[in-house]
Amino acid sequence: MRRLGAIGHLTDQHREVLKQLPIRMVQLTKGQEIVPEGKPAASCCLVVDGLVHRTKVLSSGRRQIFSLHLPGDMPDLHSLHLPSMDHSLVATTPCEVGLIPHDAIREILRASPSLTDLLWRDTLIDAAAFRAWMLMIGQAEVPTRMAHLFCELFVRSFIVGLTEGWSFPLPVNQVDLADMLGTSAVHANRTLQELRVRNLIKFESGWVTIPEWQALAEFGLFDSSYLHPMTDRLELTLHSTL
Amino acid sequence: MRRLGAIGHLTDQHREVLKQLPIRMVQLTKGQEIVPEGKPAASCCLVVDGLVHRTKVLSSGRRQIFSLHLPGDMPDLHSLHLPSMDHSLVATTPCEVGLIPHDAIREILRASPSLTDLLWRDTLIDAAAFRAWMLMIGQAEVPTRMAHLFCELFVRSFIVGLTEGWSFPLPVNQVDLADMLGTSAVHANRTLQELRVRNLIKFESGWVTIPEWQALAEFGLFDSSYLHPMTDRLELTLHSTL
DNA sequence: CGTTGTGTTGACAAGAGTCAATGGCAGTGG
DNA sequence: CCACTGCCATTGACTCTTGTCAACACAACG
Repeated sequence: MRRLGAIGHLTDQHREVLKQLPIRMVQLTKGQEIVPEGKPAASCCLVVDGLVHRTKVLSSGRRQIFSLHLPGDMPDLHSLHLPSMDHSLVATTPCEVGLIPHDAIREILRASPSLTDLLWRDTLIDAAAFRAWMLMIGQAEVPTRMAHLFCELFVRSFIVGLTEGWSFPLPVNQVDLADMLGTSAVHANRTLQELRVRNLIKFESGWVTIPEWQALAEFGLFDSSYLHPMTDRLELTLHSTL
Repeated sequence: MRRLGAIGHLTDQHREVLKQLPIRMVQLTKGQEIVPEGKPAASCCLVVDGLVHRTKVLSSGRRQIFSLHLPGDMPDLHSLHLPSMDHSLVATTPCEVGLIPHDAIREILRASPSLTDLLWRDTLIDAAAFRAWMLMIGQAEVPTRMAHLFCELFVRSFIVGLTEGWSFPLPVNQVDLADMLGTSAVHANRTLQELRVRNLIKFESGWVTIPEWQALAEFGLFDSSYLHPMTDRLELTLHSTL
């Protein structure tokens, strides 16, 4: 709800309806598949705690991570309208997710067009993030990409209240990081060192710290507008050190 | 309608409603911007004739083309629910598009939940195509990527009835091609030559011909399922030469 | 007949991937 | 308490894909 509230207007009535949704909580270990590629899904997944990512493996063995999902995200909302998954949904860290049956969601959407629009909007923002990643992977060099990724993750963490000052948790190893950026683990490591030397980021024991937002955002060619957040608070925060 | 019919069930009633939509036809010259990045949009664009693409330019001057749209596509359906465009919509070739006011679309969607679901579904397939491109750009080498792109475009052309045998029109220059693939024009040229030598494709005077579908699809690691087409005819065609 | 857009080529540089080895560190079991 | 193991970050050396720059050919067009 916090996430939905952040991207659109959520009425008390909406909150009531959402609270009624049947949800089955599941604990997952790191690396566990939530929904495998190719399978149809009968329920949607809501991330409650931990991280989840969407990924696909090429027959060459190389893997691309399309997106990383924080608590509050619904990474497979699209399964509501597509017959089968074109990628896998995997637990990045040990985590807790809630499974909500498609039928239940369909029912409340039939009753509330405005809620339909809100969820539709959520999937559109999802697609916008894909475009941003694609732009980076296709046209920017690895250091730029990496800076951009950290910027996006900071903003999204901030929106759902997971940041502490200029830090946010990112319990992910360098192999995963490399697969998000479309590069190799070795190169990701070297790039990470470069960003550290330039004093653009700190990344240790699962936490990222951003010493100077403005510098990182510039280096990463980052513009948060594609995330379409409704929080003015965000703008305030991002400019607070200027 | 042909496109919507291809991805989901379209009733006669739906067709009636869609025919009632007010649409303003516009002729565009090559390279003309239909909707610029950053601007809000008040109407959606339906491609009637020619090609249209979505693109974004990095401050470094490098450009990524996110998607290429054939007649029947609605490339900016997402503008219905997002306040501003995170990319530009540009005419790839001289073309004809129809502009449909958001208000009119919103009105018919309010009346028909099933049509809402169908359009939502369309934007989800759009997102699935982004994932497929991202996977290629991030993890596959340029020749593979290019083969994959030609496969996708063949299938999508086929769905809307634009193919002639194993050929389809692609009036696009090598610079555009390079920007779709996230590579340089010079490299795109060399890759094109490589594919030609391997007898995987012909590409001349704006037409692509595929000598052996199976060979190209294998080389391009192509699996059409992400396009979620409903036509069995497609499967038949793709295997007709085996 | 110059101009422009486009495709093609060669030479070179730089970014990025691969392979292999090392070291730290936490957990595990004896 | 200590060996053992697995995971992960780091490094060096080497290769190769890819980008850049520059030049040239060719066709369409005014």
